[in-house]
Amino acid sequence: MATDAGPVLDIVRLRRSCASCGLQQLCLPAAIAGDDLRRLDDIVQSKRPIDRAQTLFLPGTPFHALYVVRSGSFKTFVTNEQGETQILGFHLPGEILGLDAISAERHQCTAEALERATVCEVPFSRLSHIAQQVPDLQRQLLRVISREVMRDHEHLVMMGRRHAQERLAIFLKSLSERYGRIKRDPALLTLPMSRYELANYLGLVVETVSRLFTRFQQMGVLEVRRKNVRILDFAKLEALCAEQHEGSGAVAREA
Amino acid sequence: MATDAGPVLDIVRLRRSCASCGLQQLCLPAAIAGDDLRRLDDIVQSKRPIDRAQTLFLPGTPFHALYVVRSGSFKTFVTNEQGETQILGFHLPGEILGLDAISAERHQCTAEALERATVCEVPFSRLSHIAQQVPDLQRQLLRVISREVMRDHEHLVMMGRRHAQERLAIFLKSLSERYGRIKRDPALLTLPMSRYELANYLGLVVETVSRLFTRFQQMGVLEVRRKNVRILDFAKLEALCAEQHEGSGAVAREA
DNA sequence: CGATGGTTTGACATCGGTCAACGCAGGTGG
DNA sequence: CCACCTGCGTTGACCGATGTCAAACCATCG
Repeated sequence: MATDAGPVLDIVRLRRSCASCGLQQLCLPAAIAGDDLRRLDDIVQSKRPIDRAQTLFLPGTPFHALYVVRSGSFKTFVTNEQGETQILGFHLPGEILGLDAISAERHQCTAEALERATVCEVPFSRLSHIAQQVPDLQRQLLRVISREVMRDHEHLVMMGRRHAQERLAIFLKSLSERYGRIKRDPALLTLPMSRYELANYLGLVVETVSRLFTRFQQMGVLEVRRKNVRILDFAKLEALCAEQHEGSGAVAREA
Repeated sequence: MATDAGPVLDIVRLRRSCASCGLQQLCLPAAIAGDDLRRLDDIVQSKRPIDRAQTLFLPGTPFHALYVVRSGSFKTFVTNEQGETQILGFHLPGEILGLDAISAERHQCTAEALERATVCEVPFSRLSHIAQQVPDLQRQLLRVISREVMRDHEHLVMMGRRHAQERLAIFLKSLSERYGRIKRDPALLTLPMSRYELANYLGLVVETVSRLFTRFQQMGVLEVRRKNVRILDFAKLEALCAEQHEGSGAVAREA
């Protein structure tokens, strides 16, 4: 279980050792080992639990560290002048926050805990210092950012789909896959975000999302009880990801 | 002028010297100088012109180099099983292609020239080799990818806006800014992409985009003649980027 | 000159957004 | 322990923006 987060006691236990962390393969230490791993380990600090609705960083905050989700979950979002927000992502254990801050050396978005969560803090200057001496870490760092780009591209593809139904289906499918990766039952989703947040992420309104959940339930694809969603029929879900459409999809030129 | 691309003759001239390239500040060499610049320069190959509709890479192509647009422009897009595509970006001179391939060591999307274009090819293994010895280049490389993440986030924010009008306005505004950065008149846009491609990028259909152009014209914001768009009123355009709305924008919880 | 493909325009249909009301769950205080 | 309150979630009725379909226009190219 990734969401162990007991009382304050285990801060000490949380700290120490990427080596023993279940998320290792997904995280920066992947592909490095032994002595190098210890050096990375040394700079990683773990912070005390972040409560629901608390933020890890805000736009404009000077960038000095990357954060890896250890337990719990986060959302990242930007807010414009009119106070409208766009949620950029939901982040599960093993995922890295703050990558978009490297360029400007300031955070570009807000990261907020959706539930009580813990993170590892990786001071960036020290990280890149070590990366310079450990080529594997260097490559892994680039890989991790590149993966972030891939993630955003998937989000983009989803937003491009004009039918709400497909968007939600794609989201659920992809969330299920992510659950699999962190060794949780891919059929049993516990959505850490509110319907509002989910709707915003998908570029829809709450009511639409709500109606879709009921519809999916009626179709026998899901069993929904508030935040608890069980996927009953993966094949149907898969099918829902790619219904109807030809509108803006196929670009005219190529037949 | 960024789009010089004369006859085959100047391939040789195109080659050689990041030092003398007008795009330097936007590109990998930014922040490195002197001898280090020459080392980077040495590995950069420039390829012969790419014709309109020709591809630079396809999904699955083994990744061995990044490409920097020197002149002309590209689109990148992904295509799913049903042949529907989603355009991920349009790329002007100075922008870097292939960053999403680092993670899987295979390209994830297609890069296709929208008009005759030239690129610099930067072999990735050699680049990271040099980056290991030149910390500034190392940091610049990370910065460049991080900037790509920022770019995608902007695209995402735009796709999240539910009104077509805002999407197009935001696109035009941002394109204008990019023109400014490469020293072209920010009021005089020459859209290298078709209406279909633009619509796809924005998550809309052609007809909607077409109608919007006419509407913007009637409002006195633009003067449109096919691919040539002149921005007549920046203030109005700016205003159009943020009309109406509160729906999915403001997340309920925070008042 | 006609063919081709991109672009525009119009008429119409519909998905999903808006507004409004209600239900349900969890938290707080009596 | 219950009653109320608050905020999230669901449902329904309605309407409008935008997608769909169809046709005409226009530029480019052979």
